[in-house]
Amino acid sequence: MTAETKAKRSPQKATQKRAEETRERLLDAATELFAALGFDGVSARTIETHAGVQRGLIAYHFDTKEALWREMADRLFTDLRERLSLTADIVRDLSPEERQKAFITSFVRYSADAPMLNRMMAQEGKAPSWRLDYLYDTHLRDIRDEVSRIIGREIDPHTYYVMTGAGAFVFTMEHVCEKLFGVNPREESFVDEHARIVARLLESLQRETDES
Amino acid sequence: MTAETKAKRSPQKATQKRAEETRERLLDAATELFAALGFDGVSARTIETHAGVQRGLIAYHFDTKEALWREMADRLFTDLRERLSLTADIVRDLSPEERQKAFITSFVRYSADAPMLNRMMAQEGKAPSWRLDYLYDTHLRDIRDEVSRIIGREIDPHTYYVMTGAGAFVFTMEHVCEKLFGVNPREESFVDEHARIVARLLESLQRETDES
DNA sequence: CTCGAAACTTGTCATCTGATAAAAATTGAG
DNA sequence: CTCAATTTTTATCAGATGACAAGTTTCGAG
Repeated sequence: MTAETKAKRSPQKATQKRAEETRERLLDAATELFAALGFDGVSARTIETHAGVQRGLIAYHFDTKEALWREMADRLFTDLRERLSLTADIVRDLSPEERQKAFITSFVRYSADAPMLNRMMAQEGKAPSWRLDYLYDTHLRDIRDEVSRIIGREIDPHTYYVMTGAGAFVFTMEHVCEKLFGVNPREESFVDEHARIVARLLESLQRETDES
Repeated sequence: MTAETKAKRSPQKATQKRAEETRERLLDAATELFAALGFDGVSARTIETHAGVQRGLIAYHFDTKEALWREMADRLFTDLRERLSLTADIVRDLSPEERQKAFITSFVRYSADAPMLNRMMAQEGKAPSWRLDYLYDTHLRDIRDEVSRIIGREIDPHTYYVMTGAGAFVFTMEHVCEKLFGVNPREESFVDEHARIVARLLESLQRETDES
């Protein structure tokens, strides 16, 4: 019986409260560490230590390190989707131009609030692996289509990567930015300014595309 | 006696030809693997196998895995600096606007030709480590200042990360881009288009900054 | 309070990893 | 060709790692 099955079986017993706490701690630690160091860059024991729980609890709650990674990825993308659907609501009645602008701003803010997803993607996107396959099959395709739906047109790779690169890379590189420029990019004023800049940029990109 | 010292002592003997070949193969493999998987994500044995050399040769030629990493990083930044100084020559007599445009174009092309440096930075920039310290002390500071010199003004973090993000991230994410959009971003036509777009974007960013 | 299931704890193992050492092979200067 | 330095090959070791398999403790339904 897998851990997944165990977790979903709520009848029959339900001591689960310590357990839920432990799972959350492990997922939080896994998010942080996998995003920063990659799947092979961090050991299960390190994750358990970082989470402040006993050795062996990953095996109990998730069966394997791989399954823990998958749940961690799912949680990150669930958060993103929630944010996306919120944004979609806000944005629905705006003009296409205003819609794109609001969408970009929302994306930049999200990237600053929750840099882990972008870090994890920067980690996994660099080489083929079972993780990249999983991400593509389970989340990335859907996200791409959802984004296209929200901005009201099929998104092209240039726009997609200009947006994610220009909008999120600085937060992925938080530590380098602090060293190089003495600024923490996740401070509110920096985020605001950055969102403004990137929204403006993509506005001009869009204008140019429309003309040609 | 360190491997470094050995390598530099050219008098006295000089069998070095097999040896130079072996060093190159190891550095090439290390570049590829460290960039994609991170320092802890790849073992010395894997690097040796990938390089097609015998186990133990990293120890002989570089002493430690750490020293191999440092030489690999040095080589990447040496290449970048060469490219930068070439660009600086080409760009010297242009107007500030033209200079920035040519510089960006050159940067995008470089990022497509040699994605390893950006991948390595995306890897190491996500968490503090002795590697990030080394990169900062040995290369990053100098590069930042060199870039400022070339474009003729102190570069600010927004511009720096919009440029590196928008210009290079798509090549760092080559494999994801292929899966998501069915396009290899390093194909010439894609690179040209991308360079054009990013140069245009930063032009408009610059114009706006000048106005305010 | 009781008791069985859920949750945690601890022990063990095969494999991998980085480093060191020493033996063997190759090389090129004389 | 000779021979000693360089380079390669192989053996070994202590520690880490992921998985599994006991144990022990905690919990709450009845």
